[in-house]
Parts: sequence; C-alpha cells; structure tokens
Amino acid sequence: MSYPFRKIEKKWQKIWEKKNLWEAKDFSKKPKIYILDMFPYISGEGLHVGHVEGYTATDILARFYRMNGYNVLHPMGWDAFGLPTENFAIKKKKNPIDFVPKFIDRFKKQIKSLGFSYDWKREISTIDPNYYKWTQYMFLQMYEKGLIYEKEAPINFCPSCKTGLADEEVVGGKCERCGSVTEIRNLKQWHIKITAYADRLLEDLENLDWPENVKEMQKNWIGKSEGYEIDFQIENQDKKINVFTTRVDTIYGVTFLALSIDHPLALKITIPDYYENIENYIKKEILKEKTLSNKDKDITGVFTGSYAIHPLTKKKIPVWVTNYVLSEYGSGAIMGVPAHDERDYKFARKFNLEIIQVIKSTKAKNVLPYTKDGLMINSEEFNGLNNTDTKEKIGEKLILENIARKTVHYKLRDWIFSRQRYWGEPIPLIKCQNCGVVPLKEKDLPLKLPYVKKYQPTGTGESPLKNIKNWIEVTCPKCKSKAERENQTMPQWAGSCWYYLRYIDPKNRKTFADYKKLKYWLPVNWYIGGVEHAVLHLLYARFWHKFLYDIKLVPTNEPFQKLFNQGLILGPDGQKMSKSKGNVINPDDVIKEYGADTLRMYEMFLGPLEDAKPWSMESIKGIFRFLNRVWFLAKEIKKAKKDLSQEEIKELEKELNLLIYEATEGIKKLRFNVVIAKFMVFEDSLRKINEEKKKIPQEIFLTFITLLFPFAPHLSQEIWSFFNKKSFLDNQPWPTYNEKLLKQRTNFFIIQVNGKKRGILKSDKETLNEKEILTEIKKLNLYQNFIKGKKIEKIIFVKGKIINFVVK
RNA sequence: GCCCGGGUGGCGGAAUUGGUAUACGCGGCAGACUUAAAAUCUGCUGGGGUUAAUCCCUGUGUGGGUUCGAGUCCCACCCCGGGCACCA
Repeated sequence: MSYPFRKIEKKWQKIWEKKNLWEAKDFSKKPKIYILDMFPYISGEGLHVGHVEGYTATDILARFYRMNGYNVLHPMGWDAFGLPTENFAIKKKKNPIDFVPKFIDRFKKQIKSLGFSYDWKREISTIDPNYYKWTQYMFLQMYEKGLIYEKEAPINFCPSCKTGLADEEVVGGKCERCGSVTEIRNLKQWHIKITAYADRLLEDLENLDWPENVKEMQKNWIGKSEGYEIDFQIENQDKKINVFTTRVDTIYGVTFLALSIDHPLALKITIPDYYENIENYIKKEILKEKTLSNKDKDITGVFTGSYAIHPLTKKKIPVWVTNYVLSEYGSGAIMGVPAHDERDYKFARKFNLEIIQVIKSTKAKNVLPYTKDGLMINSEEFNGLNNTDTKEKIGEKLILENIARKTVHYKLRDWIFSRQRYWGEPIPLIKCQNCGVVPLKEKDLPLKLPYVKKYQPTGTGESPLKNIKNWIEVTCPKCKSKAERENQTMPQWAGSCWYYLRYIDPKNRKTFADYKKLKYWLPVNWYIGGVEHAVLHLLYARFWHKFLYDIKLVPTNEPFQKLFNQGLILGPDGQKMSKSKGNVINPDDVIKEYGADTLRMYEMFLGPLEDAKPWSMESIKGIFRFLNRVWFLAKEIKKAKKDLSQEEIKELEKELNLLIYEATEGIKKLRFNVVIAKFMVFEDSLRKINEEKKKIPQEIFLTFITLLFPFAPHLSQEIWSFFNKKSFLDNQPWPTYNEKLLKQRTNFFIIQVNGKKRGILKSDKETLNEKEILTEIKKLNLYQNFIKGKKIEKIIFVKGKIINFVVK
C-alpha cells in the first residue's frame, strides 16, 4: 500500500489556492529576492518534463528563501505570440485567439498540479492587449530615439513559414522553428539597431554571474574584432581597395588581395581581357551562394588582371575575386597573407601565389602556415621585434601616412524585427503618402490585432493583415489623408524581452511598471531556464533592458544578475525527447502514477541540475519508496512509546545538525541531488531507531519534515498537520544549525603506511603524540604486517584525520 | 579547425576541494512475509586472489610527473558532449 498522494496533493492544492501564501509584497522591509523562470511558450503539447525540472528548482529556492525570511517574488506567465502557434492554427483552420486561452488554462492547471508556489496575482500573458500595449509602447520609444529603421536588405527567409527571420533564428542554415532550409531574399524590413549596443552588451557580460559558456556564446555572437582599414592603391587606376585586418603586423607578408564576389569594385578594376571571365565567375558563384551551404563549397577564385601597390614595399600585388571572402564582414576585401593564415595559405597554394614569411617563432614548428606569434622577419625596419609590439607601430606609421585607419568590426547585425505573419504584436506605425512613416500616439495603444478568419501567410513580403481593409486603411493622424497601417508584425521574441518587468507591476494602467517598484525588485536575482536561449532571448532582453535604462525607465543596467541553465532531460533511450522518436515522458502520466512530490523530487535527484540526464522509469521508484517510508514513519513515530536515552538524543541531534547544514548549503548551490541523498541517509537512521520501538522526539522528526518541505511540499505539509500543527510550513522558519557542533571531529584516525590505507585507529582524543600512536599501533595486526622490522622514516599526522607511516 | 564542458561500478551519480574512492538511488543476487505473485522489508553487490580475516593485489579514459599521500594538482595524448565555424 502506498501513501495516499492523490488525496493529499489535491487537498493542499485546494487550500493553498485560497490562502494566498505566496504573495510578494512591494516595498516590504524584508530582504527581497526575485526568482524567475523562463515562462513557457504556449503550445498544444502542454507542459513537458523539462519545464518541470526548471520550475521545481525555482520552487525549491522560492520556498527556501521565504522560510529564511525573504520577500520572494516568484511569478509565472505565458509567452504565446509567434510562428509555432500560428502554424499550428493554420493546420487546424482556427484563429489562435480561439484556442490559445484554452492552452494557457491547461498549462496553468498542470503547473498547479505540481504545487509550485507562484504568486498568481501577477500572472501575465504576452497576447493580452493590456500587455502588448507596452510592447508596442517600448517599440515606439525606440522609434523615437532613432533605433528603428526600415531597410530593404537581403535577409533570411523561411519558405515554409513564409517570413523573414533574424540571423539568430537561423541555425545551421535552417529555420530555427520548422527546420526548413532558409533562403536569402531581398525584403523591406524593420530593423532595430542592436549594434549600437554591441560594446555594452559585450563589456557588461563580465559582471554577470552567468555560466561561462553562455557568456562565451554571446561574446562570439557579438564577435568584436579590432583592427585596421588599409587602402591599397590600384596600379594605373584611380581606385583604392580598402581591406580590413586585425593583423597589421603581417602586412609585409601580403602577396595578394582578395575581393568578395559582390564587392562593388570587383568588376570596375578588372582589366578588359579578364572581364568576361570575372563576370561569368561572379554569376556562377552568386548562384552557388544561394543553393550551397558554406561547408559544401570549395575555395575558388579568379584573377582580375589588376595589381595593387603595396603601401610600404611598393611591390605589385595581384588582385583576385574569390568566394572565401565574405561581403558582409569588414569591407568585403582582405589582404592575403598566405604564410600566416590558413585560408590565405590554401588559396595561395591552389593558385600558386607567392608566400612570404614575416613572423618566426622559436617555439612552434616551422611549417606552413606558420605561427601567428614570434619575432618579425622580412619586415624592413621592424625586423627582430616581437609581432605584438609591431602591431601598434606599423599601425601608427600607416595612419601617419594616411593609408590606414583604426576600426572595429562586429559580427552582430541589426535585429530584423518584422515578420510577414498574422500572429504577433502589430507594429504601431502608419505609412502616409504625404508624411511618410507616422508613429501612433501612446493614447492610441494598444493597437489590437484584428480577429479574422483568413490569415494564411502570403509569401509576397506582405503580411496577411494587408488584406484586412477595415483595419489596414486609416486616415493619417498628421494630414488626415488616406494612409495605411504597417501590416507586418513583431517577432516572437518581442514580448519576452521585458515580461519580467511586468510581473513587478502587472496591473498598472499608466505605465508598464512603476519605477519605484522596479527599483525595489530589480535585478532578477535568479533566472533559471534552458540554454537554448543563450543568444536569442537573453541577448535581445539584455539589449531591450539597456535601452529602457538609457531612457530612465528602469533602474538597472542589466536585467538578470544570476543565470542558471538546467540540463536537458533526455528520453529513457538517452536521446533528446521528441514525438517522432516516441520517447516523450508526459508529466501528467507520472503524476497520476506516483504523484507530484515524487515527480518533483525525482527530477531533482536525477543528477546535477545543469547536466543532461536520461529519464528512467525504474529509478523513479526509488524516490517514491522514500516518500512512502517517510509517510509510514510519521505514523509510527506518533504511536511509539519508549523514549530515547539522553545520549541517543544527543547523537541524533548531532546528525540532524549536520543535515540542516548540508541542506542549507546544498540548496543555495542548487545541489539538490546531493541534498536528497542526505535526506535518505537521515531517514534511514530514524527508521532504524524507530524499529527498536523507541520514540524519536517529535521536534527532531518535524525539523526533518521542514527541510523536506521545499522538495515535497504536499507530503511534508500533510505530515506537519498530522502532528496537530495548524500552521503552514511556508510560514515556518528554516531550521538553523550550530557551527560548533559541525566541527566536532570523528573519533577515529585512518592509518596509512606509505600512503596506503591499512586500518583504523579508534581514539576519543583529538590529538595523539608519537609515543601514544606507536603504543596503540603495536596492538594492531597491521603493525606486524607492514611496520615491524622496517625503519620508520617519518610519521605524518593530520589532526583528527589520518596517520601516515613512511617506512623503508 | 577554434572555444567551452566532461570521461569514476551493469546504469544515474557522490567524494568536505590533496587525506577511508564508489555516498544515495536504480538494477542484480540471496533471505523474510505470502498458498503464490506483486508490494514491502533485511543483507550482499568494482575486478581478481587466497591460508577465509580486523586478509592481500588491483582499480577513477591513456602515458608520464609532483607529493608522505592524487579521482582531485602539472605535462602530453585519446575519446565523448555542447557551441561557433570561411568573421580576415
């Protein structure tokens, strides 16, 4: 017979619903802590075990900090605009607005069935007009500050979703959402100047308490490189090729210039004899660009017939057009230094171009392509210098001669912000033939998304909203003539850029959140969620926040002080869970069979929170057994008669003291798997004592239950009430431990001979002198076996731990 | 190729940061309860050896090193996971 988890869980969920125990209080004098989950993206699938993992972790933290006297803000909400929902809706031939609220209800029910302690008064949803009013408002603020512009540009286009995508949404040449191979198309798109924040986004990473790999990924994405723009004069022509390099120190090694296939000067500098050849080559390569991914392409190139003049040596350098130079990075042209760059080396090899070594290392092997660091050679007056020192010197010289300029380049592009789709926040702009783009006034917000039956993507670069006449056609607010609304919508990421701010003041009608309240609650102290948002959501949100900070609407420079990525929960087969593989575990099924407390605790027990770990249908039983044992032990303890002796109580209290310490420190460090293991050990000793029909003091057992509460709240609360406790464990103070008691040494020493364990010496003394040790040791067998007859050279004695005999 | 992680029993994973390697859980084996099974509980469970007990050898990806002592520190290498990938 297992414990009645169904009854217990239902009972407490009902009571908790009414009691409002988890309300965060604005401006409370208690220390505040903001514990945030990445809110779920609403889908028809409902909650998955990955959500449960992160949400359980934050729930443990939230309950722990409440019990420690903190004013805890722990909210939940829904992210519901975006492509996946729209694609699903089209398939089902329904408008998302007709079913998304039902999906939200389902998520909410599931989350409540896990007993998570959210402050539901602060619930938000990105598709609520009262919410997206402020998303639109913030967009207009950016517009006003000149951060938003419309530009026709070659962009990533998903032919299946029929919309443009941001660079961040294209993974390995495929649509991040549907997996189709994306194309490049020229479309007029709204952009946000996230690049204006590139430096700050990069620099401020340093002060964040984030996982190193996420910081690294953002760093790579921003991709800052500092270097020089250098002009190369074309021989006999009045043209200059401008190249970007981070390695001016290798300038004496330049043996060719290489232009990207769509470099504006590529055809202009080509001499007549080579013209046709170059023209054909460029056409062919542009075609390849569209169809092949970078991996499949070989390095190719064609000589233009022109030569550039080396700015320092005045030597003639051939100019080539090649597919390995990116047009969108730097100036779309490079100086080829085959001796010290792998790609340039490959190119030079293929086309038999000259290779000049300019750096020599004393350490590295002298093979091509040569080392990147060492002493300069073949570099006129710079010979013999260290190449890093030379960088500045050559740079200065070139700048003085007006040949070069210092520049910085970023990989980060401006954020393509418009989607040619229906299910998103409408962009609050009007296009008037007379006045151009006219932004809406704040009083006209929210600009609501109209309800329509047909909203299939058009694929023409216009959104389906274009065809909704009574919505799209308006009079210009400025000149009152006929005008049109912008028909494109915002990307899925818009709403999630600032949702954590709305939780702070969700009902405010005057502004998105009161500044004083923001000042009280920000920054978010703990942010837990999956690593898949490392460069999408987390970069966008940081940028958005920094913008709001600049216009003095938020008080902090960064939104999330501490980030933690939970690891994936894999299917029982060790593979990523997916419907197609049929290895998906549904949390509802698990709750039905074992209860929410078991599910919560099992996911925490699986392994370190940050690791990917496979689900096991077998090992969940271990947690279930444990909770059952706790339940039946509680009943036993109530009945048992015989008392423990003073000594036994002291021993047990010492053990409990250690457990409090381990639980407290373990929770703070999110080492839940270890904490649970310690619970099991403690429960085991309680049960063994109880089996001798001795009475375990109630305080000791109930302290244990208090520690267990954040992990298994339903069971713990039920047991608590079972001992005639009318109070809620939520309001119970977290047990404290006695430091002095922790430091008491064990009463044995490990005896080693030459570092190998040979036995244990029991002694109540904390320290023993050499004589005492020897007298004691001689009584033991190990003395006969390992020490007798040998010369003791040294005795290493670590107080209270080990004694090591070094013998020969 | 570059940048992060990481390699510990049959499996998921512990190890107070240099001091008893394998805590805890699963699985397996044996036993108790039962007519029986399930459930539950108890004991054993890295490999090998033997004179069979307070026993020995061996063992944390591989090879070397530092140390009285290394899963932990240093050097070289191999493998796995993740991220980026013509970024000049």
